[in-house]
Amino acid sequence: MTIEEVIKSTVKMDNAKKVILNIMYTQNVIQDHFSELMKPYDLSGEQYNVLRILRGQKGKPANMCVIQERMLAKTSNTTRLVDKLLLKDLVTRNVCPGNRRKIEVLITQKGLDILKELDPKVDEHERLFAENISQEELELLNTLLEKYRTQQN
Amino acid sequence: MTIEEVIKSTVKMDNAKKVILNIMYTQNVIQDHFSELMKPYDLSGEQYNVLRILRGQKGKPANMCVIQERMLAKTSNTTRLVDKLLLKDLVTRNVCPGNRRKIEVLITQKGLDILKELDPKVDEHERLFAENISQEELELLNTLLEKYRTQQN
DNA sequence: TTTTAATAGTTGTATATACAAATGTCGTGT
DNA sequence: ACACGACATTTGTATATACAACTATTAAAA
Repeated sequence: MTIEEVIKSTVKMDNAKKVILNIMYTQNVIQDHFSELMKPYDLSGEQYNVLRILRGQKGKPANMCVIQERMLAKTSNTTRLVDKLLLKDLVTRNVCPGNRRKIEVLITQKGLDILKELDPKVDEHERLFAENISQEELELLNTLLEKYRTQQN
Repeated sequence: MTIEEVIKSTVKMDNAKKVILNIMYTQNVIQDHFSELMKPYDLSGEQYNVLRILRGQKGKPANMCVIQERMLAKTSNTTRLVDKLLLKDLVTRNVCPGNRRKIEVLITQKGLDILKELDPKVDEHERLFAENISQEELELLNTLLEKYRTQQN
């Protein structure tokens, strides 16, 4: 389905506009699918993302600003995201002894267990979209998106 | 900047995962930039989108479900979006005489004027991202994204 | 004609996000 | 030691979004 068909556009759009709409729409489709995946686990996409970042720390605690800078949507409110995870016992939160301004966030065993359970489903989610397209095309897509993001000024 | 650099990933990711993250992140960058553009006009991206759809109707009124189906994020609440636009006198809203379940939404002159003022800025926004990349690559990007979305089942 | 089902839109409520202001802590210079 | 700016995080508030329940209207069936 082309992007024109998706938004039932009647007028002809130039490539630059189509690419923007295509990226926005594709992200939407991916996100909807991912949310469905997370629903049974009562996790939002962002909450999953935080857990994933914490696991990536391999036991080393992460403070809030480290979490923040590794997230895709730089804007969201890390404190309250971690609050939610804390309520579900998926993370711990402690004041950093060395620097009391900082907070040390760690994933719990329960958090690791949930991630482990989710891993194959997330892989499957990623594979599902990539199914119809070759490895070379995937690489090309990555290259093009990165080039696209690189603005001249 | 590659997607690995963006999220400061240490581990190697496969292409399928990279593409997903790349699309999510690119959409974020685009959206942030677009929101900045709209801010002086006190419009959200979605509100702009509704106005654009209404202009596309060329004087023909659109009912709620028509607006809904032409929007990228199918999930949002059209009633309240139109409420916001109504408060700013950018649209009118009337019960459809032929079928009183339906609502006819029309863009006002004021709405058209704002869109007209925004047109060059939106074009510029679209061009900005496309600046670094050739027409052929843009077309390829569109093709690949559409192929990517097409899942096997 | 009454009942039932389908359609179109609205509203309630809970949750999420955005952004600015506030709080607490640390490092540096005087 | 004290003042001051920088840093890390939290909180307040307004707005947005998600989803289900609800209302009103129309179309179809009995």
